[in-house]
Amino acid sequence: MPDASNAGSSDKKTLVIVESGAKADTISRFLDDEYVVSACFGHVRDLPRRAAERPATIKGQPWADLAVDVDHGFQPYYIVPSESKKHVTRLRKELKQADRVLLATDEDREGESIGWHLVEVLKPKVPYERIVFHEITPTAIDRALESPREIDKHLVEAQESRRILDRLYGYSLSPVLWRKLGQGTSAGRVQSVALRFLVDRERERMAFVSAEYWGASVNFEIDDSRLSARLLSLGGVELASQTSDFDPSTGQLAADHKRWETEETLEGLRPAMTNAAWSVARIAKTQARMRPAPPFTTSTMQQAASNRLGMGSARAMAAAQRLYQGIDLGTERVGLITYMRTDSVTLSDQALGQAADYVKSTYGDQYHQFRTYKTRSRNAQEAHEAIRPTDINRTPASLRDVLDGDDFALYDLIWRRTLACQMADAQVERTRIELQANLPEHPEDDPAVMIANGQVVLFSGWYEVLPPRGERQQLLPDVSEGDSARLLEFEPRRSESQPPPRYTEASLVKKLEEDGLGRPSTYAAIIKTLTDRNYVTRSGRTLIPTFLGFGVTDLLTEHFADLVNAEFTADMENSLDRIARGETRGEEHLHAFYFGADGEEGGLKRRVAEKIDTISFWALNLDKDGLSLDRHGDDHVGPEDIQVRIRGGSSFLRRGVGEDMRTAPLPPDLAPADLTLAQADELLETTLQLPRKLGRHPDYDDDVWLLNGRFGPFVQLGEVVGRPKRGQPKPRRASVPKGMPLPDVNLEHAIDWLRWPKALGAHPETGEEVMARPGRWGPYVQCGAERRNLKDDDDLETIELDRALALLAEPRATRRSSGNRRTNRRR
DNA sequence: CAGTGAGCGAGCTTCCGCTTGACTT
Repeated sequence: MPDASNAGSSDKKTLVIVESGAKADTISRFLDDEYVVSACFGHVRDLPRRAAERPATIKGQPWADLAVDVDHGFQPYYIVPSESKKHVTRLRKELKQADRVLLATDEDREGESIGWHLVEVLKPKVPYERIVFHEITPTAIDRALESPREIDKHLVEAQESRRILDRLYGYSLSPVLWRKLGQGTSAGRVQSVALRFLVDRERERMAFVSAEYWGASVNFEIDDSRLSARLLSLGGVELASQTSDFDPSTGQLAADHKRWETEETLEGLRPAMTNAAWSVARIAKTQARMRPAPPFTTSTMQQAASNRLGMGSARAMAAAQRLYQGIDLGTERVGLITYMRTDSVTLSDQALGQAADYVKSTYGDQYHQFRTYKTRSRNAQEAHEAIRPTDINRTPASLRDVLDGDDFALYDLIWRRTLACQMADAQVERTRIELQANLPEHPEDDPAVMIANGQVVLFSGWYEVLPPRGERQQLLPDVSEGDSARLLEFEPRRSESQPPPRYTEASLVKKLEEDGLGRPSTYAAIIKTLTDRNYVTRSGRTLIPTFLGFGVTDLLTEHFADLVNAEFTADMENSLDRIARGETRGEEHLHAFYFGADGEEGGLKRRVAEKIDTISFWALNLDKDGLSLDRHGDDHVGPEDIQVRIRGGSSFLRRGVGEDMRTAPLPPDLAPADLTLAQADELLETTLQLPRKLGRHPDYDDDVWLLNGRFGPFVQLGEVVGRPKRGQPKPRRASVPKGMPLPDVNLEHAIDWLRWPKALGAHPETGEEVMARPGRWGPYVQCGAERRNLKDDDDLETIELDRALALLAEPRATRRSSGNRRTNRRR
């Protein structure tokens, strides 16, 4: 360990700054008391997110919302976010006690940048240097301390370019969506591509034409043994038996060398099958070696946690975080796993050695296989190790009493996966038995072949710790070629070709990683963004894009196609690599993106400025081919055309034009793939069948009607009288809540909605009725022309006349006090 | 085939990628 005492005269120390708190704890255990190890907890500076965070100096600038001076070298205006302030304060204090600083942030683009930001914020007067470790082991730390270096300015510049580009992208395109689709919508380099994956897949499913096909499962008796098999071929031609045998767009047979059977033809063969003389025609045995999967990265851990444990990405990451932060073991806190946000499949030498010892002593030498893995994912930065137990000897069983639920299950999985990847291949023998017979009454189908598959494990290898899941393979009886067999059962089985499956959280994360989108720290956050924005709903584990999700994707791909794909990120990464090598300047890259290559067309700024006003209207057309972007506008809408329109984030159906136009709200839980023309017809017809009498109101001696109006369906007390005459009191009315299916609306609902306005009693002076009711800006009370909002403590359900009079006696809200209300509402 | 009253205007939403807070009796 280097001697730090000669760096200064006094008892001052070396301040080592790392990114994570748990890492700081671990490292400080490995260092003597000349070092103080402290955490900055990620980035300490960033571009301001919201207006309230922007520095006063940039307010009023045309680029203030970007917080990037696009006209002067794309200079960013950073702030210390409020969450980071306490960390900065603490680090400043610790810096005063130090005569040297070591920036030990992660060895990747973001880590380099965090180190640089720390220098910018802390402005240390004492010498500082940059060090990196690849693993958190005493030897790795010693090695790191021996080779400090300077901050890599080019790498920092690459990170800044990435950060600024994402800001320009997101904060330029999102406002386009606000204008066209609704407030609070968003676009981003990563989220918009992730959403597009989901929408593209949903369209494939919508275009998919399913095919029904039939096969047969059979049971044989051979000597005294039973054997399950299936019908493979008739007359030397194999039966179509899987989705890929059919054309997904027509539902017709695509594999023309196969036969497409129906229930009738197979039923017709039953007597011949039963009577035929079956015998074992062929036995084929093959041996295979099964290799264990590499150790976990964030992505593969999330996939396995979903597939094996049914945990969503966020839940798995929360459990992993707890395991990483560890448990109290008497005197000290000890982390149970290595860092959980990683793209590396590397294991430290120490871990490899531990695993080898454990496997050899527990299972025997022949079960051990030393293996190292290379990462194959794009853009991997490999600043950490793979995810593994910090001590392989800490078995799941030994932690059963200290870990619960998710934490235990995930630790168990990580432990097994780590061991398995250092164990020998499993060896299996696969057996395929073919039985054959002639069908005398069916010469054209002569002969028929049945097939049975089986598998036995010859050597378990890594299966010992991580048995594979899934298909159970039957144990085949010991038979020989030529043995005769008796067919006991013949059962035709129906199947359907399946559309490509919807993405799950796990499969989306896999796809994102394969395409180089997002980082280990963001996979779970990407999914959260998509659901928070109502672009996606969940059904069990599957992710289903909403109509709004379709709208966002179609609008972006129509007008910004070059930005909404994985290649954009791949190209960006290439540019960032050039910047990191010092071959290009970041400013050049940003300028080309934002202003265009030669100040010509193609710059983002100009494109957004053109689009934001010219896209004047927006809808999806629904026809027999599904949902597609409307490119023509209202003039081209015919009387039978059906559209899905999106306004203010919610979606509704519209058919026809002018007087005959009909609208119907779309239920929020209706998936776009389930919206067929027939379904749309039904929804529109349901509203067309209005008005509908719901029944008698018990308190008013009048009928309650369900009607459809310009703003959607509503209920009304009293006969449908058309437009009320002047001076005539208006009937009681109330909107049907958004998303409520109209067939479900009944009298009880209507009575509940029609409770308002409620009469509280007569005003003591004027004698006018005082009313309470919910309104657009919250509940309020009314007497004559005077109206007042209810206060936070008031409750519409229980408010009484005295309180209402007190509110009405207060002065009207002035401009100033309404300003106060606005600030109140923000909280 | 409808509605539920102001303001007299301004300001707001939004990106990706690092990290996890925690001022109580």
